[in-house]
Amino acid sequence: MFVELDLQSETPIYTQLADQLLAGIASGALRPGDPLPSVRSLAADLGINLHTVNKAYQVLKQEGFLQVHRKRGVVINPDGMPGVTAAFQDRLRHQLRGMAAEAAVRGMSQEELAELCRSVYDEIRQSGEGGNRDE
Amino acid sequence: MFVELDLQSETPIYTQLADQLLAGIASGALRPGDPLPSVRSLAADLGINLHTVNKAYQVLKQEGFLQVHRKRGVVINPDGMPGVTAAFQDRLRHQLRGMAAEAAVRGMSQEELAELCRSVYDEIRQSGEGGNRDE
DNA sequence: TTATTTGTTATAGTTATAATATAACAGATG
DNA sequence: CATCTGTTATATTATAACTATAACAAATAA
Repeated sequence: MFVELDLQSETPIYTQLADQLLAGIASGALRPGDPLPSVRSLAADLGINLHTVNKAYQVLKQEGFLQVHRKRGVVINPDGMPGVTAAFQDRLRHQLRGMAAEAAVRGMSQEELAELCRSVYDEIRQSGEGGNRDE
Repeated sequence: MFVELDLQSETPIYTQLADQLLAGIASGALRPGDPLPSVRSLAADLGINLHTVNKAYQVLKQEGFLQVHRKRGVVINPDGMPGVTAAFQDRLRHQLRGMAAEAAVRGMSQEELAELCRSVYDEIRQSGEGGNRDE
């Protein structure tokens, strides 16, 4: 597993986990249909409680990134990922607003911010370039 | 005051307040040297506790956006705003990483995200276009 | 059948943060 | 002197995050 948690961070563990699973999907390391570890095994692997893993799974399931079958366990949604919903766009704009405000105040130009955005986007896709299967 | 709080929001009140003051600076509604209301009067105005206002002021003071004089009270830092520090860039990259990951998974292209970034940046500067002085 | 693993639910306890309510202090203002 | 300023201290309530057990129903494998 490529998950690394910072137990000292202010951001909740379940959020870190959900974010990293999402990053795994974005990079191509995880693809639709891929199975995820059971809540118990992943919890043991990471040294955290099973409910914390379950909460991360629930968040991703709620948004449509995961499916939970009584048979197959937890898998990346085989029907594909959810699209750019209005709710997501609202969330995105709201978060960007705060960041853009501070960036502007600190003297970062519009294009510098946009370029940083592009750079980060690239890094994400780059991190899973080979399109590895298994593991 | 242009501050509007959502007491039902999950984001802390003091964070909302700090964010909106920052947005006020970004828009030009607040400029270096401008005075801010006292913690007590702003708290009464917003219907919240003085400690909540104080915490917002402390956060902004800590980052160098505000100065507190025993005489003049709280003012927007007259020596100008802090620049793009390494710490700020790290924070920015970290937050952008999460947003970019979900955006990518949902099928938003690199340029769509960058364009949204530019759009939000514009809205911020636009909201205080006239360069109003006083109130 | 039995045994195990799965996600899920329930309950309880701890810790930390957010927000409030008072109160008091020292420095500056009128 | 009285008032207003930021600041500090203490206490309380509410909520979120995390953990610890325990149990259940459905599926799998012996």
